[in-house]
Amino acid sequence: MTPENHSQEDTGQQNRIVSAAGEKKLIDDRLSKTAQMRSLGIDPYPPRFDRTHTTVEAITLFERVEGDSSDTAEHLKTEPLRVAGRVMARRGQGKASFIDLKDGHGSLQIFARQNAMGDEAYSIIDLLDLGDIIGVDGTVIRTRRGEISVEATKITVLTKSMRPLPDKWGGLQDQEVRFRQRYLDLISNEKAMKNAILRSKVVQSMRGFMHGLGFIEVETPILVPVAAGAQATPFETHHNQLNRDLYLRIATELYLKKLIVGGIERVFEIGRLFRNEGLDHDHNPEFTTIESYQAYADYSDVMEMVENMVSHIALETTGSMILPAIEGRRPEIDLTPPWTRLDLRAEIKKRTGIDFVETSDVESLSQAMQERGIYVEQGSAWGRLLDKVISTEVEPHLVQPHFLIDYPIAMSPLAKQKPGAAGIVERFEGFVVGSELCNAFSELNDPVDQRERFEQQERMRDEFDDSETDRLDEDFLVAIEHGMPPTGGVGLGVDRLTMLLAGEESIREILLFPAMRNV
RNA sequence: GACGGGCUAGCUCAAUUGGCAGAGCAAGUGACUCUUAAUCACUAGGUUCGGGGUUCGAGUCCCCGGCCCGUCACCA
Repeated sequence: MTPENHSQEDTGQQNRIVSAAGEKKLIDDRLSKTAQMRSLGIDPYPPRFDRTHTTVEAITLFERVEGDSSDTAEHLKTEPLRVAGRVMARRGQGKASFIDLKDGHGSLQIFARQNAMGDEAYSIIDLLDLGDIIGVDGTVIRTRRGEISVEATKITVLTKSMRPLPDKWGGLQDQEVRFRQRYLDLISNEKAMKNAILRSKVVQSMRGFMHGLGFIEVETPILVPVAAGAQATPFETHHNQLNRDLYLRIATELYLKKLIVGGIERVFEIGRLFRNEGLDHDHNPEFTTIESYQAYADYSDVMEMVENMVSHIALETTGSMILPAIEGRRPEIDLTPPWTRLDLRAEIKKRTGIDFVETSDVESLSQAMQERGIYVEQGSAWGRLLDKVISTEVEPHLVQPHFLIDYPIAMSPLAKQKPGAAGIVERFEGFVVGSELCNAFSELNDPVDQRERFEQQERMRDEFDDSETDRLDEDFLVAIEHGMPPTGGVGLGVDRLTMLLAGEESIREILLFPAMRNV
């Protein structure tokens, strides 16, 4: 990254961000200032600057000095300190200048006067541009207009910026640039930074909650020989030395259950899953889930854990279990446990009149759907059709948090059958604002039943040519043939939970670097 | 994948019925020692997403392509 070698034509065709003629002139101006600094013996990229205070700490310090002062003398100031940050705005006033400095915590005005700094030190002001990162030595004062400011004794260039920032007032509006160059979004838009911080807090809170319950956190393989554990199309790759095709995992489920077999009675993983599917406002090809498994628990216990976890995270990260209403989007959302439990069969019947026990084959279900104007995808398996009914007729009504309980066995190959309810498994999904948040069951631990279910899935794959049908994982079957205790498990979307807490409608606002088409 | 909307200076946005491509900010020069969207004067900055077509004339109309957004379809 030699500054001299800045010609955009030389950066290769893979460099998407080429400079138009007008932008090149702006860059040349900055390069010229960089050269001037060097000729003055100033390093535009010095290795170190020891700041003593963040902007926020400096302001707090001054307010304390003001508070401690008994008289109202107007020349109150702190001891000398050092702050650092990015130049966001500059107001030249001849032999005095004001700079708005922004760091990772907040903003602070810098007040620079020629007679206070000396001619030579003050001259650096002329070589500064918006976006430069500087260090400032000085004392904190309050200006006559009342703004807490650092009166500079010295300004040190820490990083000369080559490219102009987005408009200081209009900000960065272009969504494409916001997603492709998220750093500009973070610099310009407070919301972007807020969401990034919220996401970190959500994950931290989630970890804390799970560790508090005695769960062990693990990491399982991302490159796997069989993409099993969910119904999704995997990404394929290849290991050269092993000369073997591998897949990126579509779920962490089967590996975590192997750990339950191994005696880790409470286990969870927070990690990235990969699904080779379309992208839209709430789907990204890579996304993050937490999956947890607990021995000697069933889906009722897991339901309690989920509502406790989500409400706990909401309280810790937003200060309340009640999420504010957003005009035109959602009402106030109350995450306080317990969440309403709804029997899936009864709920579908109530919304559509369809009883999935009575329409237990593709033909009768298709007909029932068509009679109610629900689109029927030709060649779909029964479970897919019912899933369509649920997602179009039931989910949109689940605005406040709800659990849908007890799913048909045909669409749940990894869940345990419910005693006394033929064709039904102990499975639930959690919904908020019409969006699925989690999927959970009493895990199937009968190895003979599990093998039959996998084989059924394999037959369905052949019959319906459905690349998303779950796959048989022999290693997993061998594992549970050794005996897996009764277990309750759940998978919950971390991105979607963060969307909910942030009040965002698009997963792209939550992922720092969402998937984009190449230009 | 289908349909609809969008793409104009580094950024934010204008441009009437098809008739000279503009403003603010940012940049450059100058003035200014308490400004805060600083102010004032001047200067420069354009492949109107790319390609083709219609026309005396296209940012504007038509066709092809790219990218973004939205709705639908699929999934979590």
